[in-house]
Amino acid sequence: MYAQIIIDITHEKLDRIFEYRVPEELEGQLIIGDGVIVPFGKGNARRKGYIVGFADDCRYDPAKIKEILERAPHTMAVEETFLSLAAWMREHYGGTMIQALKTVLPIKKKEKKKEKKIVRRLISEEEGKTLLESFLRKNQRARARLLAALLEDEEVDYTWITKKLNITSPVIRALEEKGVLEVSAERIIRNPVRHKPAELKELTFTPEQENAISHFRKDYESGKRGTYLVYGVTGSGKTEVYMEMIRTVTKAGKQAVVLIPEIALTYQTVIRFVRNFGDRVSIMNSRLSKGERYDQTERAKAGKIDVVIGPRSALFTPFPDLGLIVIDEEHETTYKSEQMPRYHARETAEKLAQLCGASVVLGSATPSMEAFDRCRKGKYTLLRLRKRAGSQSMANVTTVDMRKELKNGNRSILSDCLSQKIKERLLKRQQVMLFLNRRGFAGFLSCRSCGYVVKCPHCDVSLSWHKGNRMVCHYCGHEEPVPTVCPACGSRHIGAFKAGTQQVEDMVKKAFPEARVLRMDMDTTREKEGYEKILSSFSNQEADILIGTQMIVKGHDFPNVTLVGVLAADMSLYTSDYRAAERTFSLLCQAAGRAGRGSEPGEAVIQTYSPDHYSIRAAAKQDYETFFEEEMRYRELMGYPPAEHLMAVLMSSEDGALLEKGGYYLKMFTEKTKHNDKMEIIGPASPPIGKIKDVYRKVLYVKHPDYEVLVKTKNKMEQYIEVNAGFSKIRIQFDFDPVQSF
DNA sequence: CGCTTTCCATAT
DNA sequence: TATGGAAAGCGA
Repeated sequence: MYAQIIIDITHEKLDRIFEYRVPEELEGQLIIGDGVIVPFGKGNARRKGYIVGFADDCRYDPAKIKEILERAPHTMAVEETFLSLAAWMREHYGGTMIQALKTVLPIKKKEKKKEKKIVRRLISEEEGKTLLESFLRKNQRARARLLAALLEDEEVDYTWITKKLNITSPVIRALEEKGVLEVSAERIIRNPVRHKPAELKELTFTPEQENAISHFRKDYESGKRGTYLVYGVTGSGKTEVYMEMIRTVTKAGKQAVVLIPEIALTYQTVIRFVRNFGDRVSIMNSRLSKGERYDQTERAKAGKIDVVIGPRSALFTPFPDLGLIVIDEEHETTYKSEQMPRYHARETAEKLAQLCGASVVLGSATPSMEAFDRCRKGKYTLLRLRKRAGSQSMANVTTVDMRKELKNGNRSILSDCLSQKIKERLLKRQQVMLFLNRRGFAGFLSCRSCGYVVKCPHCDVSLSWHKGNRMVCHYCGHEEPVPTVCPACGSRHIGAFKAGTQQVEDMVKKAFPEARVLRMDMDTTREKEGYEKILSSFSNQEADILIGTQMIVKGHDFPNVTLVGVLAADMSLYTSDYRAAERTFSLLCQAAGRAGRGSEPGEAVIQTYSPDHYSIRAAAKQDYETFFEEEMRYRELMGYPPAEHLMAVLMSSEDGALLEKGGYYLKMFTEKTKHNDKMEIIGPASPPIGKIKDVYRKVLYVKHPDYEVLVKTKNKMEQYIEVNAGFSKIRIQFDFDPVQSF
């Protein structure tokens, strides 16, 4: 019996499986996920590893395989918790144990480059000059070069000396011993949060906030743990409520994790928390270097932090005694991982909370169907905030039927109504946001005579027209020049279709030449800090109109914005996935919520081709519950989550024919092992994008009311795939209750 | 030469 | 990451 063991995930080179023999006395006692001590390396140093699998035979030279020494002593409780969490994730979302461990365990420092060495001159300039002459006389050129550099600048960077001056460390050491210079290591960056807590204003809560806080507090202090949904309109003061709840927990000596969508993790958000919790708050985000992130996890483990704020992955902060997990903007799709294991932060948070006796607080103005459904079923506690905290009222929403505009002879992107209102704001020196739903519909190029669409040769998507006459693929980055004649029929009537943010910008500039226009999309935010730059310049009122996609409507307050225009509101409605209506509703509500966050009342204009669709009607009235009822009926009728559960099996391969066959066999197998007649198997179908980067894709859907049945089906499929060699060239990923269609 | 320091491949 | 062995550096 052999065990597959992963030694450490701290270094890429060790990030692979090592095989060890299982000693007889341990046989049958070990399970996947267990920690064991194994001899490792030349000196057979005792190191800790985790079992990720078992096998009867081995791939490595059996003569060289060593034996497991013992089971690792059950060390820290944190680690135990995260190991069982990883095992749970693997079971529920598929994939390998290594993948699960890698997402859950903190990656240690990859490079210890947090030490920056500096060389400092210790002797006076006079002494230096005489010494320099003596070096030159003795022809000690390396030393002379170094000293000359030090005479120019008292402090010089160590690596600069070795690289640019071509001086080796012994030379430096020699001079150091002579007392000519000093090498000092400057330890840099400890906590990325560098702000003192401001004196706390005496906060007054609205009765609704008060009620939510005390409900939670009463439960918590009496030892009751559970999941709460704070359902509050934009501006109702959810953050203050979270902070009071966190305070309850930290007072009890426990820690809290606050998850927010990465896009909303701004300076302002962090500042609000720092004001309350001082330097016991830490942030995690993708911009932190590995070293910084490592520092943060170490501080968390050592109990030096009470609160950590970050995106999905911050969930895995190794707190010694976690008390609360807050998930803000709970409906956001970024909480679902796009990598294996494709876990959902909400479900994983609940599991983690259960493992360490914590509570979970979800917050949203437009809760996910899942969360609200669970409130209805009594699994979550619903805490409502109906009123905005200040004196602000909700934005006044107008829906414009674009079909009528067209009939009236207006063929522009902007309706007469919206243009009129923009004009008014410009006169009043107020700001406007134009939200273009979805980046995907940037102008593609098509032939007017034969209908040919210019597509990416590697991916099954059309290329987008970009400024500078390039055609760009948004999936793989492929670029090619804009053709002047149709490649298919040779016609010269080939041109860009529809509009993206760039085109809207051009149009708006033409319509309102006096307005200062800013555009925010993938192109303008690509450079580092580009995102913050645009937002801060808009917030400093350096522009009148901000045009952008999704990213401009998420969580930023611009008090001077009194008008929000939604162009093509239904663009996200007719995508082929079952969450389209939910996403549309939530985007429209958020967009409308951006208007009127200051003293002036706000207004929103929604332009649509389907004004009668329930998601658009409900959004115009900002009526979540009506939307929920309607949408839930649809989900129940169709058997979509949360009414039932859906497992997507995404198969991909370079070999299209092989994929076809594999998909067919997998479906046959699933049909045969079908749990009961409640199970429905759909596909294998070609996803909307059938090919990405020359890899073909197929997807098989399995539907069943019981999640656990799907998990069992997944396990059977995994086994089947493992034993059938035909699948070795097909990559298979599982996705439970997908948030994104394939 | 003999000692120390740095480099680098390797781990089941 | 941690380690041992090889290679290079150093003073004489």
